[in-house]
Amino acid sequence: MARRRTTLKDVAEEVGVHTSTVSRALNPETRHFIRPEVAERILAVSERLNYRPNAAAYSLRTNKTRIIGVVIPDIANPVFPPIIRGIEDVLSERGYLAILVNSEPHNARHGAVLDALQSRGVDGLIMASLELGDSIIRGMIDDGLPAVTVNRRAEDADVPSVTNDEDQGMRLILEHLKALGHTRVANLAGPQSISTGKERFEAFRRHARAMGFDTSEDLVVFSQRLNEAEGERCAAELLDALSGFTAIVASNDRLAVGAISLLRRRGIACPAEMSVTGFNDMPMVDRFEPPLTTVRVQQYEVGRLAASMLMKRLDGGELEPSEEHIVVPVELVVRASTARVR
Amino acid sequence: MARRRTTLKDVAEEVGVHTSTVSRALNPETRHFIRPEVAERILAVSERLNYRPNAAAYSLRTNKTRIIGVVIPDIANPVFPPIIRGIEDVLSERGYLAILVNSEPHNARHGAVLDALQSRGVDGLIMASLELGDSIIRGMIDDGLPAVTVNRRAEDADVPSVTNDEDQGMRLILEHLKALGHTRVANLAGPQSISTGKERFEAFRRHARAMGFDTSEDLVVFSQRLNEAEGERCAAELLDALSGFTAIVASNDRLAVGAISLLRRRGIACPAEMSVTGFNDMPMVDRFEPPLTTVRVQQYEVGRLAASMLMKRLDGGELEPSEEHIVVPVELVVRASTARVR
DNA sequence: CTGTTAGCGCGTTCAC
DNA sequence: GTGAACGCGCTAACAG
Repeated sequence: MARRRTTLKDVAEEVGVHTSTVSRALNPETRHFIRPEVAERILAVSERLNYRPNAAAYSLRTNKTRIIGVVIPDIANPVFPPIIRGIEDVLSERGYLAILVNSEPHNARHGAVLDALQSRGVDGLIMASLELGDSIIRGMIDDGLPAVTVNRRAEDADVPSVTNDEDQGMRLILEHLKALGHTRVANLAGPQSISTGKERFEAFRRHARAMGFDTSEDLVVFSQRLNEAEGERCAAELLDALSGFTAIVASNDRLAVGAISLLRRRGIACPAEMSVTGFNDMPMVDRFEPPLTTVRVQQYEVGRLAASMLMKRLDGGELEPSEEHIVVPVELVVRASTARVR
Repeated sequence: MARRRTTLKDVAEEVGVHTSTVSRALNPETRHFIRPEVAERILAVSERLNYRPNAAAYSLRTNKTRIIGVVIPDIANPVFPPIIRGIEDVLSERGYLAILVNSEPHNARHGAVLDALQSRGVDGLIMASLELGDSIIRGMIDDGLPAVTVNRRAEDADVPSVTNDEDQGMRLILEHLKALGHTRVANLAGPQSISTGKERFEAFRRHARAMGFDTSEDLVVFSQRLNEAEGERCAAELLDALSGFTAIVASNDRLAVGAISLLRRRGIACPAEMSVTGFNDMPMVDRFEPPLTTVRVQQYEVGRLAASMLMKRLDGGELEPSEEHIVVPVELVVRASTARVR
């Protein structure tokens, strides 16, 4: 065991040709240079010797690793797995592999993590983990590293992105609530340092005004993070500060779930006394109690698109301006966390 | 942009020394060979020039990549994210990166995927994706590639593993059901080609017998896959074939969730008329309707342990026999999908 | 069509 | 302490 891996040279000697001939025969692109019978023999021998190309040597020579760095805040957050799966499916179809890294932008190690990726020579980067102020990704792109953002977008308009139609999603939610007779709804907004948080908040404000909802400033609370505990905290803040609102529009499902927990703890019935909406349609939220009314974003598709976009860049294709920022349509999924106002 | 990356040579020229001197100065292990003032200058310049070692060259030379392959069936299955996170956390503490691959053993591309990993020169492998008959991992270990399995285990006893205490879990569930007065319980077992499916089934049979449950063969149905749809299908099969049982013990949470869906569709109340138990305690099952009674496995911890085990192997340490197979304790989490039999 | 040559960037001998 | 030389395995340019 641990026997030396067979190299091009081993194959070449066995067949009685030069290594470069073997190299050409093994590469589909250059195989036609080689006489078919020789190629045949080379293939057979390399098979028999169980030849595996040495990726390090290949990379050193070509400056390509066929590895893509994928940076997300936290894989344990249920929004990400479908996105990752979409990314990985496209990459593997194309012979690429994904290095997965969990890191949040405000994490002390964030810069080091990206350095490590760059040092590994990844051919490209897919970032779900970035904040609006963020200059790191800018720097990497300036270093010549192709990068794309998923789910969130960068402040710089020239960082290609695949995101969801946040504006449309918020509009659908508010239309739904309006149809149910709500007029005073609170917004449990996300961190404004993240594009989704900001865009959803702004969409909420704009559409709420346009549709004639009560737009008092104090109906908005901003969360610091995007998890259930923070959803509970913010919902409590809202309930403690004011009353008379009949619905909570949360910036994402996890905040919504947290809010619902708090309502239950306080004995406020959802949806009978308070409607709650989410955003994302994470896996399984249809099985929650109550099943969550939310905006379905196409997580898997978004992942696929981001990876495809990066692949296209890597194929040397410049992106059309219309392809630089893909906004994927969303839809409203009405379940049981919203009800007609009493 | 896309300017050439700075290399050892660039730094060497700038400082006015030889590349090998720079190499030594930059490596903490060999830094003491270099005069402190020179080392200082080298550090400063390499910092200023933003020097990043070229991983391909390093690998070619040393035969190490500091990359670990992590192979799981499907990241979209909620059991895996916490495991992945555990793995990634210890790897990154140690300066390793993880290549994540989704692949099931019966998948046509499974072999190719593992080849790709081996070709990339990964330093080790963490496998959650394997079946009992599986010889692939055996082959890779024979090739000298350190490997560890998580969650499932291989048939060969000498493939190190980190798994959960399946036997204990099943015992706890059956004791719980017995205490609630159940005597006739069905087993929605997992595929017997997977170690967890087999061990949980065998534990069920053994403990059921020991505790005096009805052990008719027809109280068992074997699922082909581990998802909700299959849980529904198998539950239907059970209900169609016989009656008089008061609980369904599923081999994992997803099967249990599927079974509960089917019960609801047929108008059978859970837990009033039928208790259902899961296994794993996936994230969020506490928020389902009804909240699932299940066995909590320490997913994150299991991931950490597997990665630590691999790191130890890579440090050259042979594993103590007692460390070869770690079995992590589990606990019963009683929620609301089980009730006293009427 | 195939062989020769060169070099990717690095760590590691071996001299000095 | 430091420099020179070498080679890891591979592909690309150039000869023939």
